[in-house]
Amino acid sequence: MFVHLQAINFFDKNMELSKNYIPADAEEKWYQHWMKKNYFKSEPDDRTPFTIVIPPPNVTGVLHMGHTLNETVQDILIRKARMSGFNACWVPGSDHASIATEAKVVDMLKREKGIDKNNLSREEFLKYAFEWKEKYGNIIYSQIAKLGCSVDWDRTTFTMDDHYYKAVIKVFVDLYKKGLIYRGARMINWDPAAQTALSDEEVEYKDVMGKLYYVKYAVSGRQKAESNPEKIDDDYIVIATQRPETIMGDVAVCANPNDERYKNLQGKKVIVPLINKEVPVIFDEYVDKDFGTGILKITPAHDINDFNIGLKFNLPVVDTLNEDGTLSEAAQIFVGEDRFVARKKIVDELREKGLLLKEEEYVTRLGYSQRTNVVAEPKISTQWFVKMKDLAQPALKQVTSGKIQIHPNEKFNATYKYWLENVKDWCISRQLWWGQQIPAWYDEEGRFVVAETENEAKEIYNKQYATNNVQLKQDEDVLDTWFSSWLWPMEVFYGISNPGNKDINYYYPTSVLVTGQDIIFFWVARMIMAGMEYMHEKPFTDVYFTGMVRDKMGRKMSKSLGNSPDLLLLIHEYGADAVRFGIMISSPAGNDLLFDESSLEQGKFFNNKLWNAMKLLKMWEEGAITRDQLSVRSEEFAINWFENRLNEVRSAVEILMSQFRLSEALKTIYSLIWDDFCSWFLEWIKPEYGKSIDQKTYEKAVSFFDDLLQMLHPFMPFITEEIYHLLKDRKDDLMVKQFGRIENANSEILMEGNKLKNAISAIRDAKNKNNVKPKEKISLFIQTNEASSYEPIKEILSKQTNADHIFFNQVPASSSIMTVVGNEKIYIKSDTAIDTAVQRDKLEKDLQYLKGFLITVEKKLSNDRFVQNAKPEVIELERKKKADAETKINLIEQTLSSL
RNA sequence: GGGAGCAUAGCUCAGUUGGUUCAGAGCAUCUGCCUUACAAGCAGAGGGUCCGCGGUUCGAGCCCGUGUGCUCCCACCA
Repeated sequence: MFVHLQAINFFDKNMELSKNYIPADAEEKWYQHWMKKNYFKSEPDDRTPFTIVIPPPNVTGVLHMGHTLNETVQDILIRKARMSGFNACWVPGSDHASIATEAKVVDMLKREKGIDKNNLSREEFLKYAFEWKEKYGNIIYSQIAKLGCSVDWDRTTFTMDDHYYKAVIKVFVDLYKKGLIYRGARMINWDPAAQTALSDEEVEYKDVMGKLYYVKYAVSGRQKAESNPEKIDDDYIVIATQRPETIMGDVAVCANPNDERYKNLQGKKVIVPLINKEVPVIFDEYVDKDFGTGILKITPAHDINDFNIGLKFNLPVVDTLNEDGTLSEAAQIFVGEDRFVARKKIVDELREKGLLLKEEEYVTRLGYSQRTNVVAEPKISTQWFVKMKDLAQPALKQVTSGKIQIHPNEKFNATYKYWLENVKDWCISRQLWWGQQIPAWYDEEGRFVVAETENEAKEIYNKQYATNNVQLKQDEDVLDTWFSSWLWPMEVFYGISNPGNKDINYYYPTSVLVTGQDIIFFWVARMIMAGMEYMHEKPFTDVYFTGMVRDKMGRKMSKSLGNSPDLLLLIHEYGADAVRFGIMISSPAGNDLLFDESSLEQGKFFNNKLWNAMKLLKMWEEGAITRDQLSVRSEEFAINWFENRLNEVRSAVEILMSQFRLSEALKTIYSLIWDDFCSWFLEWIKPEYGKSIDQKTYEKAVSFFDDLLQMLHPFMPFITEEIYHLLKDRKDDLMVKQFGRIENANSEILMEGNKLKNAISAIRDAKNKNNVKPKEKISLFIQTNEASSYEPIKEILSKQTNADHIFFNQVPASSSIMTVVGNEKIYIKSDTAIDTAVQRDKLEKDLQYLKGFLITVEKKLSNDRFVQNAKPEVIELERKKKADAETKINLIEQTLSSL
């Protein structure tokens, strides 16, 4: 056994340990080892499952810092669960991301191969797309592995895998049969670059500087005024528009019926400029009298409001744009010109003809396609839709009833609720090739049937229309990516394609979904809907929203700004553990995270700290002896204290983890290791130079270190596993070591530890302030009623303060420094001359503070209402504070007078 | 236009049932140390009107109102 372990050489006794930790070797070694041991694998068994499905990254490129944060959080949760007795299953995968990927592939083909998509057949194009997917999918997977993610690779799922494809089609057909999917003409947002419909959620609105053009429309049948062309008179009306290129699609102009200025236009017609088309003047309350000129042109084909008014007044629709954003035949002029070019030319022509009254700078909101970043065009088109209202109801209930918990806080509940209550039908057809092709078959007359396969379609068609041998043609369009991703938590376990199988029954509902808050509508809400529809059960119990990763100036990370670091480079420079540490330590759940490489450096330093603690223990191991000497007493104290401190922190971390407060948990562990373990505990048990450590103490220290490594492991898996094995020869691995029971911490011993720490700090501080070098030997004169309580700790005290003598209740003969610890006075005697002025200064400052403090406490205690209303323990605490302050004041005053 | 959130040290942020030994952490700054695990380190220190104003309370960083300044989400104003 362990053949492969020999090759990787855990710890060679003769091997010199390097000065610093070198991550690269350890990371590669351990990831391979864990894989070989099948630790990442999960199969249903008797244990309780803990399941996470990865939000599948788009195969458009490589992972960015947002993914890094997400995957790290998931790995922490999954490793913690695995070490806590759960059957942990983390399913990896990727998303075909139809529009985004197709755009990338089209672009790549043009740039690298000079191929135009239009010259390819559907099959040829898909071949290229799958090649692309293979390449980038694998890059993504290798990044996930480099980061240390313990995903079950055997379950890797792609949203276009065969079974997944079938599941999507099956759901489409099912929803169609239920009447929840329909085909209809609607005003949708059109992406002229990708030449496809967009769902409302795929449109991003941005404020941009635009222009408002004031265009004159002649009133039909009136005399043209010769005089002032800028005057709004009976001959013209003036209409403000941002999009003069759409005037050819005008079918009416509209004013508010209460607007006195336009009352005389009742029943009149106006002439659309340039094309001289006569259109009626209509009246509707919708028009705002105070905006622009108070009169609006109606262009039903290119504006959602106009479309609605058009419906109301039964106006025709004149679509003047082609699908690629150029002007269509219907525009009559500038046919074939791009919409923005046409705009410029039309403005020029209007200006030439004196029909442009003025241009105004104007801030407006324009909708941009999230995928191609071009201005989306409102357009009438026939698309497929999902009726959302009925699906939304159960999904809404899951969250409002608390069955699904959103973390970090409730602030997303309101947004979620609002969206679901006002949900609009979902446009799911996309005019693309990369995706699941819509399973609808048409005959030549446009009649269609919906079925999972072509044969089935024919059968249904023949039955329905009582014919035979009719050529049917499948819908060219594919489905929105989210129409496949919304099945993710089910279909990764084949829950749709093979319902009721062992895996879906065991793993569903999953435990936690970790994702960005920006896709709460796209994805989170819809997964809940799909889960309720097809499993009658929520897809996950907890949702953990991570914030957005920004650069340290608070800017969004983007390629154009060049502020998005390369994950593999970061791992190369700092190590995966340090990257994980850096991104977690500064990331309270849900808050945006300002990414700064200095936190990665902190992680790297932490690696080194752990490494050196291990080296120290290895050094001790060599010469550890069994002995029964004086010092054992203080070592017992140190061990007792740290054991309790460990238990205290372990239960605190347990609570933090259960509340998903991961960065706080990490901070707590960090401080426990660095401060309590390294700075205090190891120093306390450190043998004098040249001496050996007690065997039992050594073993205890190692077992504490084991516990610390285990606590830290979910956050920093590689170095903890590495050190775990370097510390001792082991048969087991830390990754799968199960957490033990947490004992209660004894608060008394913790307080004694604090007292010792305070005494050491106070003495060091006093030495420092009085220019006594740390190395210089001192004598301590402790004034106390409980000299015996110093027995277990006095050795530590003298070691840590460099005191070679400790006297109790004696007063030093010569001048010395005085400091107060708790209620006790300590004199520090050294050979360095004491500057009494410095002493006096410090004491007087303390005295002043204490007196002020005493006054506030006394005031409170003499307040009847406080004594009557406050809780007894609060009052008791105040009394104690008062007594303590008085004792201290007394001590200081005595000393001051003796100086 | 509608809704939500944030404002605490120079910077990034903790502070979850309101109790002045809770005003904290990490960076950064300053002082002293190359002390045999660690200079990627050790020992210390300084630094804040808890955004302004008002209220509730014996007591407010915390609760309520309001003003200011940021941020995000939703929405069809030409």
